[in-house]
Amino acid sequence: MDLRSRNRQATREAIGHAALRLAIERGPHGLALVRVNDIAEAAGVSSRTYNNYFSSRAEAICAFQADQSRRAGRALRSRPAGEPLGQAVIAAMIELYADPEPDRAGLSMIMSTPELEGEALKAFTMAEGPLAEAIAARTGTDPARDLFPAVTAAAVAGAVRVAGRRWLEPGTADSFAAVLRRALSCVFPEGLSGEA
Amino acid sequence: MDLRSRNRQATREAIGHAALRLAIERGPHGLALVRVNDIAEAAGVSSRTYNNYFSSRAEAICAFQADQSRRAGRALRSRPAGEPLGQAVIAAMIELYADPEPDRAGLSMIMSTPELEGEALKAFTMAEGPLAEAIAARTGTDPARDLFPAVTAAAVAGAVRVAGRRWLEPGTADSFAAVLRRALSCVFPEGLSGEA
DNA sequence: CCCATAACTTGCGTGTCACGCATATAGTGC
DNA sequence: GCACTATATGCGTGACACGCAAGTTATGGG
Repeated sequence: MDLRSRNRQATREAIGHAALRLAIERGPHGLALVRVNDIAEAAGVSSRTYNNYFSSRAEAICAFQADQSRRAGRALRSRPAGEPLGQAVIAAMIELYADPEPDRAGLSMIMSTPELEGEALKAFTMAEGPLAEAIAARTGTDPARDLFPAVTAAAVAGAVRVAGRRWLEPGTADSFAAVLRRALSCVFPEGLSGEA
Repeated sequence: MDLRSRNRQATREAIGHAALRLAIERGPHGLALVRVNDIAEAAGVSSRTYNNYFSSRAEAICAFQADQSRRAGRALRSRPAGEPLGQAVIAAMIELYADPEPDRAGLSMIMSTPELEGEALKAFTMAEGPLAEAIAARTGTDPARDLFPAVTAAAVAGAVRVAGRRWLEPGTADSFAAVLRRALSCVFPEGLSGEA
């Protein structure tokens, strides 16, 4: 990969990480106190450069979740071809959210701060496109004619989101993987393979 | 109801309507040209009052869809108690989106303008809470323990959103109700029997 | 190895926006 | 009718997103 591309990705992650870290520090109520300058300074770039990468604080804070969601399609495609759809999706999502185990503070910040709600939804929804394509490829349906892939992808993304919310509730002892499996089981009651 | 409450609701709708109308007029590409002053003036209030009702242009433009989503729970609750969940949900959503038939221009504006994406998702997602409660009440499950109501509500809201996107695609001759039924049938495969 | 070019960073200036505060007005309940 | 509360409006302010132009750093062909 280019040096340029790698640098670009690095600064993007640096800014995103700095934004989320500062947001967590100031707490959900002091979000307005997280100035653009603070983020840029913490990431070691000028505030103008920050705006070259993100067009709002919310976008920067939720960047990590957005990147994560973008990997959902690839995760599903990497499952064995013979596996039934439901099992494949569940395994793929658990795998996706296993390596960087979700950070309670970070997830709580982006999921339960009103000002970030829109951007957080955008971030989770970014999984739908790639997921729908992967589902269509796996079930042999045509996403341009059939609604099944898109609707299922939306249901899966929604289940992930609901699982996150539930996992954040106080008094939840289960691992995120366990909650995720339970949530996705509601979408795939057992082995619902592809159909119209 | 109070005179106050009615006035409040009226100005809220006036502002929202004006915002959406102006956005449609200027087109998706000239959204930045829709100034807050224009919206306020078109609604017959001061720009300061506009900000008492909405805290961003996007919120004002998507207000109608948000209000619509808030009615989803009530729509489901008004279905006969004996009806199977899938049929009840499908009938409720078709009914909800039947009276004020979706406006192609308006829906297209809020669903396919990048700057509005986050707020549009927020608007559609507003249906989930009430829907989950109604589903829990209908299925006798406890939403505090069971994930089924919340996950199903998210799936339904997602299906509605996907149906809207599909319905907006050029060359779609079907009525919105037809697309909606097909989309929701993916969430409730068992309820395919013809009805209402 | 070097240079022309493209990509990226940065500082500055600008128009807009969201909101706090103070004041005037209109609706409500006793 | 009167005190009280909710709402509307004007003004002022701090922050923000972005266009523009200059300086700096990679890239690829000769």
